[in-house]
Amino acid sequence: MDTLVEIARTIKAAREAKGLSQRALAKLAGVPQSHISKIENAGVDLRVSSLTEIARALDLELALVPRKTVPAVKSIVRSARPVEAHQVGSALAKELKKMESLADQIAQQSAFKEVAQLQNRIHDLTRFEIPDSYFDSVAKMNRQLREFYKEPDDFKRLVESLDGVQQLRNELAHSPAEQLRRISRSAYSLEDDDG
Amino acid sequence: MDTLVEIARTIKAAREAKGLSQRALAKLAGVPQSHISKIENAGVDLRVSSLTEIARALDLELALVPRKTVPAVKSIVRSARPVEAHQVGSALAKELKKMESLADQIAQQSAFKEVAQLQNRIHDLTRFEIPDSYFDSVAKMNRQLREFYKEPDDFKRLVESLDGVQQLRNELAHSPAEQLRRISRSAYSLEDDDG
DNA sequence: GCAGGTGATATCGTAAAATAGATCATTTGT
DNA sequence: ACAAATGATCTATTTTACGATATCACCTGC
Repeated sequence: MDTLVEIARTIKAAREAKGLSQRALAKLAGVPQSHISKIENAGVDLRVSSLTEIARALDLELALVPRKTVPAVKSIVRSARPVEAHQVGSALAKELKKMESLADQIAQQSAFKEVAQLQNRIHDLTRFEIPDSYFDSVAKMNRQLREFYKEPDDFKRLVESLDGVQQLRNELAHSPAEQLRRISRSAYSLEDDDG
Repeated sequence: MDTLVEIARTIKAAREAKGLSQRALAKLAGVPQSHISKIENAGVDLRVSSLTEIARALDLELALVPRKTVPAVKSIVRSARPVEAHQVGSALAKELKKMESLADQIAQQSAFKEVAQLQNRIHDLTRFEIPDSYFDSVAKMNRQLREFYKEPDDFKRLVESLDGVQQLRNELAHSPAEQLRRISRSAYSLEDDDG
């Protein structure tokens, strides 16, 4: 995997984990927001000075480590992660994960903007600790999406699924922070943790 | 300490540890030799793609690690070092270290090119495992240098010391590799190990 | 509807890195 | 004494990040 792409992902993940907007980070790092955007989309071969400044603003350090030590280093970084994404194996997490891959699959065939929105929203949800009480809600949306997948003409299913996800996301975003706890994402460039 | 300076040192140390010339590394990394030279000296603000290619050629990986984990990562990298510079505390190592600082001290006052050469040669020696049998030889050269330090007019002392160091260096460089073993230097950018 | 915040993009000008090439002094091996 | 290799330095040209600024579509709260 290309290093620049990894760096882009790491920066974006770290920024979101800190709850910073691109503009906020840009101000901290002393660069224009447009630059941050370009970097996160891996559109720029940035200079080391820029990278270090941005990294510093995100409490990251640039390091050159011997290839042999990469696994050990990776282990260290992983163990430093505050909380693993909502109890990795929880039923709700699995349901969300299935829904995410389903949306990705649909996106390869269908080019509706609603599908892209759905992908983004689902991805947003993976960054929250969602109370188990929402399981039925998520399962229902997933069911709707699966039906749309089998009946691509039934557009209503897609919209319903999207609406449900958006509503859930909004509810979570406005709940008291103590209940939700944003999930701190890993911030290490050698491997991405989406797999 | 500035990140770019650390990177420059790390690259140079890693390159020398691998016994590569600037031209050889340049060819491996796909960049001109003049560029390597500038990077190692001037501390050019190079682009990430350049850095990663050079690093790759040196079996290094670029990583963004959380600031909190830096000490642990540093520890990992240190422990991965094949052999600590000839038994850190050996009498010969200490003697060599003293000689090195003495030469540095002299260099601040005297601008003779012989002094600079002496510094370089001594620094080269720190990268070899020197058999203990050479202790007397090193001690003698150190003595000569110390006398020159007290009598800066006694130029002969300096030359003798320089000649001795050069001769020792040549002897070591031509000994069978099994006996000597070049010392693999640390390659970690967060801290330099000269201190 | 409207205001405010988000991230993605575009344009323009400048500064600096990257490339290719050559030269040079020094050092080492034959 | 001579040839080869080293690292530093110079010139000229091309490329590109970077900064400043603005715009855009999108979403959310009022």
